Amino acid sequence: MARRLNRALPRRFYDRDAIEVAPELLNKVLVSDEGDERVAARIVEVEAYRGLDDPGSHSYRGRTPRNATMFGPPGGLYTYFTYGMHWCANAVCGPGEQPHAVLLRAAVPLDGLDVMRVRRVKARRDRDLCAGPARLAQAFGLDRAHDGIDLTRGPIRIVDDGMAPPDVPGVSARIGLAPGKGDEFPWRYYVLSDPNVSGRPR
DNA sequence: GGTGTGATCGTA
DNA sequence: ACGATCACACCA
Repeated sequence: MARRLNRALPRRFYDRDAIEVAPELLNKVLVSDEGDERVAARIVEVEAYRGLDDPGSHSYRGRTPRNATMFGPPGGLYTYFTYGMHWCANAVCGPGEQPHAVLLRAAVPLDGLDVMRVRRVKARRDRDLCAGPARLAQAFGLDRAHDGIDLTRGPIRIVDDGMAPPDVPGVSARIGLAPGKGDEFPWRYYVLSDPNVSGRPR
């Protein structure tokens, strides 16, 4: 299906508090032109992670080798390895030097589903291809090699194809945080009633 | 539909 | 020692 997926969101889009950016990323499209075939999916679930004031954020305790990308320019892609087996992907935000980021948690597959299925052999249904942060990263082939790349330019980008974010997104606590580690903040945003949205809030 | 649990290893 | 998770088993 023909789509206008070439114009990446500009750096100024990302150069704001992650809490502002996160809900606006809903219904935007993540695109990869790395391989022979385009892979694209519509973002339907995200979480905002802030800086020194957010105990749930990787940047809470300051800069380390792992989280260095969060301290870099807005519009960067921050990938990290977790649970000894999974990669997850974030869009680095601001404002300015603030080490904020938005975790990309789930998306609706649009293009390149055959490529996604090869990377995610365990996905039984198409709705399982990108339903979860590690699943989404795997479907797009994102890993260590992509940490720090620029989403505002290059083969991997986020674009606005004309679909507005929802007027009223679903909002909940972020998933997977231990009690007292930022789980009290309602910084998960999702498209209501979308079957590709991942697990329930805890 | 739901809940419970093992896998697996870099990071601090 | 633990995680910004997943897949599968099992029960319903």
